[in-house]
Amino acid sequence: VERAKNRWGEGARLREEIVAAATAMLEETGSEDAITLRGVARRAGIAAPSIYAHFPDREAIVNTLVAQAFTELDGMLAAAVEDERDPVRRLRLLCEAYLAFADVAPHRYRVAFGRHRGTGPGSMPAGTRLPQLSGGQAFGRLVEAVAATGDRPDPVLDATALWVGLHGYATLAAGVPAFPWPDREDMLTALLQHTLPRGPVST
Amino acid sequence: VERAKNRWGEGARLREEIVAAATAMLEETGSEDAITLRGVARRAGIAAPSIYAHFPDREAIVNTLVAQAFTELDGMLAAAVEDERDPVRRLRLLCEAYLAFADVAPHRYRVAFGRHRGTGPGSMPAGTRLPQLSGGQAFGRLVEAVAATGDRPDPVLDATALWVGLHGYATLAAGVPAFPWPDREDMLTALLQHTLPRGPVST
DNA sequence: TGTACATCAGTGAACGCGCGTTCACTGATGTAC
DNA sequence: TGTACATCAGTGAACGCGCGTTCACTGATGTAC
Repeated sequence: VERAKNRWGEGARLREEIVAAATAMLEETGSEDAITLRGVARRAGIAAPSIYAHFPDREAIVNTLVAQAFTELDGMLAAAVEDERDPVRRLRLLCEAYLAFADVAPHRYRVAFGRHRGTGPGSMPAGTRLPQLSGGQAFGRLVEAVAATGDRPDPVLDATALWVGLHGYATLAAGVPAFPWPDREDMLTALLQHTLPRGPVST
Repeated sequence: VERAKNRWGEGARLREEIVAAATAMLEETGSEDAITLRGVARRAGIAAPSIYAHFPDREAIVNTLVAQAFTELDGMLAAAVEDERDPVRRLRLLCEAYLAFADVAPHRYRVAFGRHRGTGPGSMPAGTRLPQLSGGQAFGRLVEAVAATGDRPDPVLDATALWVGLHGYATLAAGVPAFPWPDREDMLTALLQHTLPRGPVST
């Protein structure tokens, strides 16, 4: 647990190290409450009070961690579809990237989407524009991808239905591995069912 | 915070009061970690050590609370469909009851389904039979209801897709109320889309 | 009917622990003159 | 070039708190004889 002091003007570097330590602790323990200020300090190799130069309190660390998770997710979604032009395949790639993020960082995913931001103080007002919501960017990508697959009466509704399905699968599969989950591909196909262009079905 | 001692032979009554106190605390605070042994004792109007006559440790209280939540959910599902014979309407009533439970007891719902029971000690082995899983009974009802709506190649897959959709919607709607959620009826219709008998669609 | 004893349903005080946060500080690196 | 001072990047000790758990106990209610 040795660590050299940062040079002059590089004090801000510790900020990143603090968030990284908090992220590592979350991903290893699986519990948001395991992110204690003292624990993060220990992990980062610094004294506990040193954190206060960078964050006003414990909560601010977690907030930063969550914001970073959303940014990372959005980046992964963007990267996943940048080389694909076919709308149907783009949509599927997007879904796969979404699930991949939840797979690689299950606890960050859960904490990011699972924190209750009810109607109390610090919560968004009811009329908040989507892009400003946490994860709003990622959802916007989903809506666009869904809309691109064909003429739909309500692409936002379809995207929402797809999103809740992806989210439910991601969280439940991580939390209840003993459940006899279908193949990921079959699951995705089933979730995308109602977003596919429908036509006559024989029977 | 006055409370009379239980009569002889009625000591077990305190057990229920403890679980009820824990449930109330969870539902009021929204945090699983707010269920502290001392807090539960205060709420129940007893001294902290009195709990040890009924539970070996703090965790056992939460386990009991979760088991109770699953039983309650299953009961609500059963009650919701008992007077309906039409398979399609039965399925929809089941979904509505499921969402109603998550609505009435959002935190109990989240804790019940959200606790990570990974592959560590105390977790179910991979081959566990469904009914033994927490919530397995409720899921079984869903599978039956889906299967009853028509001939399907894989009703379990369809039920799973529906379940993850319901779960995702229930948890996200509770956690992110600022999102522009569609009408619950529209949402449900969208989630049930791929379980409805498909036929030719005009376009 | 009395009385000694057993059981039941709890209590009060204490333990050690990790937590978030405050406080006054320290030593290295830069800047003014 | 020296030197006084400012700033930066942290530290060590201490605070009060609530926690889970253990311990020896108490008083009321029942049972044996």
